[in-house]
Amino acid sequence: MGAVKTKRMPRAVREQQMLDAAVRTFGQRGYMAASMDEIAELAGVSKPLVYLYLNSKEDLFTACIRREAAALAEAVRTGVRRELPADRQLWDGLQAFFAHTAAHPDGWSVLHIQARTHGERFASVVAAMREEIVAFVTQLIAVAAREAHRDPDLAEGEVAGLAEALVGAAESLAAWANATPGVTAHQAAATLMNFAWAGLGNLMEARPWTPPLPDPPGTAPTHPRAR
Amino acid sequence: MGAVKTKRMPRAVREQQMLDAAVRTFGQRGYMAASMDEIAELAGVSKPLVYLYLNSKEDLFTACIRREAAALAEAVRTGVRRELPADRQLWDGLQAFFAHTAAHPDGWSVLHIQARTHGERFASVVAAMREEIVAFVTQLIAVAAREAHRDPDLAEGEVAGLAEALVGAAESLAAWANATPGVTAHQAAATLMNFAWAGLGNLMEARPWTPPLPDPPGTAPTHPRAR
Amino acid sequence: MGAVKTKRMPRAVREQQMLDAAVRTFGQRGYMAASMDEIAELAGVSKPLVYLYLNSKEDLFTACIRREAAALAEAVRTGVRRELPADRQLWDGLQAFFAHTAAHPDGWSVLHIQARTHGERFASVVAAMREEIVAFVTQLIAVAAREAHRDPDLAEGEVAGLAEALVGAAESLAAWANATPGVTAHQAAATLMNFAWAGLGNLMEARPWTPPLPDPPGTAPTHPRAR
Amino acid sequence: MGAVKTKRMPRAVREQQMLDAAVRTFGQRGYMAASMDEIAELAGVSKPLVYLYLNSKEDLFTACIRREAAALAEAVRTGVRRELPADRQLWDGLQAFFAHTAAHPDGWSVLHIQARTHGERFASVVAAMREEIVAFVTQLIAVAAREAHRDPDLAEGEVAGLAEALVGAAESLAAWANATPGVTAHQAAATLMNFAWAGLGNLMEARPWTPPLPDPPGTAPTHPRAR
DNA sequence: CATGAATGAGTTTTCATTCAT
DNA sequence: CATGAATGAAAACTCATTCAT
Repeated sequence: MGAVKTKRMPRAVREQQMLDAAVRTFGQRGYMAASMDEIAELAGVSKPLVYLYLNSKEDLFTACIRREAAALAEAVRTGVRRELPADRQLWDGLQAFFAHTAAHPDGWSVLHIQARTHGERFASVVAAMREEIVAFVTQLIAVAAREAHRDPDLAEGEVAGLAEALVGAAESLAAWANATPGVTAHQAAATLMNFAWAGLGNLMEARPWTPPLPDPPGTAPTHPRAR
Repeated sequence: MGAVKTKRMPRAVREQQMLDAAVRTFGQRGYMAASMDEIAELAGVSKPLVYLYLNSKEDLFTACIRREAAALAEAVRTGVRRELPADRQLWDGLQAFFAHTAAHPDGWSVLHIQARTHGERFASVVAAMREEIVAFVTQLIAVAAREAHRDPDLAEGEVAGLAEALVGAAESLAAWANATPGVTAHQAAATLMNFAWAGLGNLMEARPWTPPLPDPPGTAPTHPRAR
Repeated sequence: MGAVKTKRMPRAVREQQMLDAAVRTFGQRGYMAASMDEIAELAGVSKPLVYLYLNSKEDLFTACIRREAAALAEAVRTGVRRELPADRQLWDGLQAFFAHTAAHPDGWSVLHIQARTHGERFASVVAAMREEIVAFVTQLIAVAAREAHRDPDLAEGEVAGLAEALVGAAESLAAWANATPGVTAHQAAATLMNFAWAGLGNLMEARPWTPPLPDPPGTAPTHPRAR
Repeated sequence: MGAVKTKRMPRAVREQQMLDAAVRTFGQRGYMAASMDEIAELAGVSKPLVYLYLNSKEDLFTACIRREAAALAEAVRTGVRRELPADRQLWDGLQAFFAHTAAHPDGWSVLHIQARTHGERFASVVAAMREEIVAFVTQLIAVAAREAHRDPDLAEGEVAGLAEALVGAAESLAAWANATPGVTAHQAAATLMNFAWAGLGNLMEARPWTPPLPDPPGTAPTHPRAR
């Protein structure tokens, strides 16, 4: 079931195999329950080699977190184009986020659950990435507020709280979507967008937020909630 | 550091002390990293007594989850009066929720993180409590929609998704509020209420949802956002 | 399942209940695996009472051995009348032995297996009883040899070896009879008597040893192997 | 006191050392009382290595039983030559049996006492070997009966009972011989042979079974008790 | 480079045994 | 007398980690 046992691979490749195995094991078993034995076997290498390349369980875990955090941040960054309007950026970002977490559930588990529950040492790495995303969302909200030129004095702390809530909701939904069969990344993003942008008040008055046309213009728009 | 070493307590009392110590340890260290040794010491008793009363680490953990889940559900239930309007109920419930999780951060960690990541056996206990809360919120949203008599055909599944998102956001915010110094339960509840009820769209047009006046009995129920 | 919980029994009775429970538990679980908890519960008393009356697990076990050894020796002694001919005495003794071990399998297990495998301290108690039986058999053989006045110089050591072998065979057969459904004490005794007294050589020449008429003369003889 | 502490041995060798230590410890202390710590120390290795190679106490014990049973069966098998007359085969087999059990008292204790008193899982392994020996003896008796062409209708079940008794007596004598200083394997075998073959009845008439002359090759098979 | 061999330190769990009431 | 409350000591088992080859 592990990687095919091929001899003499370049170090970089071997390391990636190890990280793959580690992310999978940490994601499924949890940090404490994951054993170096299992990781080494899944990676198709001997345990001393894992130690030679990655020093210790802690370091290995840190490396996993770093790699997965970078990958997720990159995925979101790539999904967004800064020249588009704020709500469109948010929509694109959410889609990218849900798509990535759905595609890498073990990585997401490592970031969202494991890293946060085993000491500051690990949590801080994720916190950095999260900060980046929260800052991005914060700024989006601020821009949108300015564009709407109605309430330019929306308090800064309040915006931060909203961004935090939005990101938190997204994180929560990601776990929920991963655990609920039949929920796609698109649906998760639509639900949250509706929820966040329009607000329940508007929803109840039949004024939902409508997702913009998808990327390649000309494609039929996939309306999450067509009326 | 642990509880004062008092000898010969009745069983019920000792059991509570043990659960206190266990919740604290599980909450801070995580299920796997928490050792029975540490729990026993923190409880001020010997390990065999812990086993005599609570059988095994698994059973001890289950007992913690059950107790904390019951306490949280009870706190929310007590905070809400079913005769008030829907948004007021939601507001009260959120306040109770954030107040309780803030007052019992380790208990919250046990429920929110630990119980969900160590097997169905534990997760199901929390899931039951969560179900109760989601059902409550679902019904609140449905009632609110009916009261607004604008969109009575808001699909049932969609309401469930919204309730799920709202509860998820609340759960996330609780962790965030616990981890961020200076954020009170009141603030957390206000942020989420704004976010959820008014929607970011309204917020940006300076039409936020306003919290109702606090409790003075005899006051006619404050309908927060009359239109 | 344990004894009925009656309060205030005289000490002697309580002690017998405890020994009953202990013999049963030691016999079925083995000395090490038997727990004082289980014994106390089976006896229907609290653990401290067991300690009050019987001091320790070792002492309790010793008491069991003593009681069971005495009972077995007494049963055999009672079954034999010294005025009868040697082979009749042996036959009666064997029947008594097999009947008793079949009726008290746990006691027999305690004597035969448990006592011999947990230190000289215990083994010696059984050894004493065994010695008594071996001496009895030794003397029987010597008497029989003299009665047959053919080989009065049968070496003493040789007689001892034969007695030892006979007793050993009996012990072995007792375990076998207990474990084999459908084998009665009578059958076991007959098999051994045949084997020992007549010898395989005679058996093969159709000259088996024939059991004497049973005790109350006039009763139809139960011939184990009627021809 | 344990094996000389030599480092870095091939696995097969270390495993045998461990089994040696385990047989000794199990044989002397009993299964339950033997601790893995003691076994590891006696083997001159650390406990984890014992677990790495032999998985668990149960598995270790099973491995001991298997090894000792195979060795004993092999010893008896090797000691007997099937072309010789029946009583000679029995005599040779008994000698081999007593010699082996005397040379490996702990192994014999493991097979005879420990394995039979700690669950079917273990007993069945010994039972298989015992079956083999009982079958061998059963067949020897049947052959002898046929050779004596006097009582060809010796019932099959009866023969089985006799074989059982003979093997049981041998087992008992082995324990006795081990525990009694100055009793050699030869003597034990002679005692049993006398007992079993000639029968006490014959003995008392001064017609004992005589052991055949020892091995000198070329000698015509010594028919011990020509009539 | 790569690995089979090896372990110190810790885990959960159990048990015989004793007080204080 | 009788018992609920309590524990020291040790058991089986696991794991991250390191040599020697």
